[in-house]
Amino acid sequence: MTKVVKEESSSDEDIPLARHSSSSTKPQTIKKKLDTPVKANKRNLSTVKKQRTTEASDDDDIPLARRRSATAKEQPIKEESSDDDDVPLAKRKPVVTQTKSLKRATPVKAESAPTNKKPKKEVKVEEDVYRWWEQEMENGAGDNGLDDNGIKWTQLSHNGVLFPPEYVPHGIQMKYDGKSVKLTPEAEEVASFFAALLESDHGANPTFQKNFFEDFQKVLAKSPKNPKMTSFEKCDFRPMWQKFELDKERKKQMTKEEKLKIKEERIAVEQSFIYANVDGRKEKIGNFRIEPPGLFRGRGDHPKTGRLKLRVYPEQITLNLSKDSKIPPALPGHKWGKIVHDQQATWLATWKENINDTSKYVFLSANSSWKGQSDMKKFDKARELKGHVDRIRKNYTNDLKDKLTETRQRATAMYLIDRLALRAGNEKGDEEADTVGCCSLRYEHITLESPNTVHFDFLGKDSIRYENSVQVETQVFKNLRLFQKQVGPGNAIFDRLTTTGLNKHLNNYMPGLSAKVFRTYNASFTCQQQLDKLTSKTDTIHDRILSFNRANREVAVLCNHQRAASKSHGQQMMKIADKLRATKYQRMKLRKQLFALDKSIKKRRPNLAVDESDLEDDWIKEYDIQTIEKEREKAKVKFDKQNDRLKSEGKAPLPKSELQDKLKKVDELKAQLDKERKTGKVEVAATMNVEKLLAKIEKLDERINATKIQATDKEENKEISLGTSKMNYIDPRIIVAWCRTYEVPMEKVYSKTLVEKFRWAETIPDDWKF
DNA sequence: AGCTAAACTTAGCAGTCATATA
DNA sequence: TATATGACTGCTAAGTTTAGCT
Repeated sequence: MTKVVKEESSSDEDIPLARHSSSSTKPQTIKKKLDTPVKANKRNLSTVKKQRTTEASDDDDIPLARRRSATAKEQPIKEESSDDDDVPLAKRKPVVTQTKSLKRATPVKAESAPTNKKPKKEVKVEEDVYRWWEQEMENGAGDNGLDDNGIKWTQLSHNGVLFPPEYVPHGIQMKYDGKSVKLTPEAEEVASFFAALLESDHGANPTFQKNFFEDFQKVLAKSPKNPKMTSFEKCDFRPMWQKFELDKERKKQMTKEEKLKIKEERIAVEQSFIYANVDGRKEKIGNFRIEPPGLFRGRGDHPKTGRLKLRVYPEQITLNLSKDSKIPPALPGHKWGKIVHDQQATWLATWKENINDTSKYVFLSANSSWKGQSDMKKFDKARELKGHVDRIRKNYTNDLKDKLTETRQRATAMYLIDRLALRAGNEKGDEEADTVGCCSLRYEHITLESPNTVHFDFLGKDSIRYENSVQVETQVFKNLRLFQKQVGPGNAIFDRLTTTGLNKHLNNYMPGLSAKVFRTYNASFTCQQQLDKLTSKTDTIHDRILSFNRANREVAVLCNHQRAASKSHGQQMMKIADKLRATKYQRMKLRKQLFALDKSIKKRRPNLAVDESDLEDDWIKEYDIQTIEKEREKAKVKFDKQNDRLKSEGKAPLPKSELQDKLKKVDELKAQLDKERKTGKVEVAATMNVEKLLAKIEKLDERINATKIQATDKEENKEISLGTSKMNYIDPRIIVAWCRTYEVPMEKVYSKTLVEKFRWAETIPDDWKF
């Protein structure tokens, strides 16, 4: 272990993070990411990741102490302001405030009908929003019958669920053993499911193929009209696949009107399913569409991937409604399985899927009051942990040395969950993909390197690979070594620990505390701390947003939220670099003109005397050549175009000499560029003066800066997914407060749906801190 | 105490939409 | 004007937690 000094280390150590090495530091430069994850591809591919190198050592020696001081520091600050945020929802008096915010984005343009330009934004009447967070809490204690007993509603009505249309056979035949075969509609549908995935990863996955084919054979056997198929290899789904490709193509070719019509029809069908009525309020439903039949697309190495997911009928569905509401119609000729009136539940409909026999639910959407309230509760709970975390850390640090193995395992796991933001890690069955979290880590998932480095390498949720090397406390290292030895290869490291047991223990510290709260807490804490550290009021708006993305990224790295880098990433980076050089080149020319006009300015404005970086002669030459080529091309194209037009108007074409003249001009330009390169001087246009040049240079500086930022951001982001942490882990109040402090519009950091989802967070005072 | 299942949150992928670019 | 890309959304799989049962 190397001890490496890091500038500003002390301010850094508060970070509870596993991997804060990746980004940060220099703004506006493309950082060489030597210490950044390098991944060939998303999952299961070998990756080289070196993390948490250096500065860790320092902080590992006394991590808790440091963190404690961090929390202690911040705590008092907010206690006051948060006052009302801490009041449990249960204590709030429900008041329906229907605020109608009429959003007129753009005035509708005069109805000049078939202009191809579509209206910029339709006038959107925002629905009545139940602003549950605007209630006053004059009720002292939990005297509000409705809340604390788990009752979620008194009145609930909705129109049920929307079923996918029945299958319409297309008649395109697949081949078996080289011959076209006729299938019953049911079999054709299943064959089509596979055909559609022919060129995807699923289609090439042997497990997927095997599971599909087994289920397909069963469907075939249901009717004697179907041929018998015994070998998947003899199946040729290509004709169907081709048909679907053609369909896609046709769909693309549809005119705007046709597309619009389809969209309108869809909306008309959805209409009655969009909202539920909850205690007199209109609330949006999230997923009222019943999942269509298809092939189960399990992630990673799922043993059941490819199995046939059956069509769902009303008979399998249970609806949750209040007794007084009318029961919506089921499909014609069908009946609902069951109607219940479960006031403790927030689901509107439920059914069992046939693959894993698990329940599916229809819930309200993310911006509904139920989801919003539970989201707020979640973040308040995470915030509450701040007040307990010191004690918890102290205790588990002590427990690391407990003589009871069970206790030591629990303490060690808590350390990992706290330090690395690992998931709890429930046990999984044979019928599921082999993935793990903290409690289910097995022998082979960690490698120990003396004196205290732990290398993690395992597949977590969604079979996303977690690869990380961390320096841990000596006692943690010792424990892990011992546990590993005790359990042996293939076995769970924490063999005496279950998630239930862990959570029970956690609950003793604080009601409602469970393993996942640590993830939320650490994510939000990190975000707050990084934002404070990275943003400055002197930054431009671009810089501020970059800082925001950095903070966001830090959290995403901590939580291991990944995405596949786009295939063209490298190319795109090169393109940006080129654009940057072109701008710099322009700037250089302006500077030269400036000096020609005013020699003294070099002295007065020494920063203007500095040459542009990485502008090499070879590059300039090449760039000039390309410029000339483009100009020639442009001249020709323009000439041809003009002639075409003249011809169609029955007029005489332009004389060839016209083109010659133009090309001559380009030649002159070439000569000028050549000369400029040779002499290093740039001719000054007659209309130019010092002021104009300075203004132009300033413009270019801005552009250069913006491009640099763009490049940095892109590079740092290429395989990290920011969305998941933004949506689920970062307390939106942190972001709201930051946006206000730094005068950044919320829309710059939240998409429209997220703005709506987190509306409740907008009521905080400006100085709110997590 | 351990197991199962219900209920709800979290997650990446895959389409769709919007916008920049050629 | 068409195409390519990236952003955003919808979808649904895959987690966590807790309650209830044996």
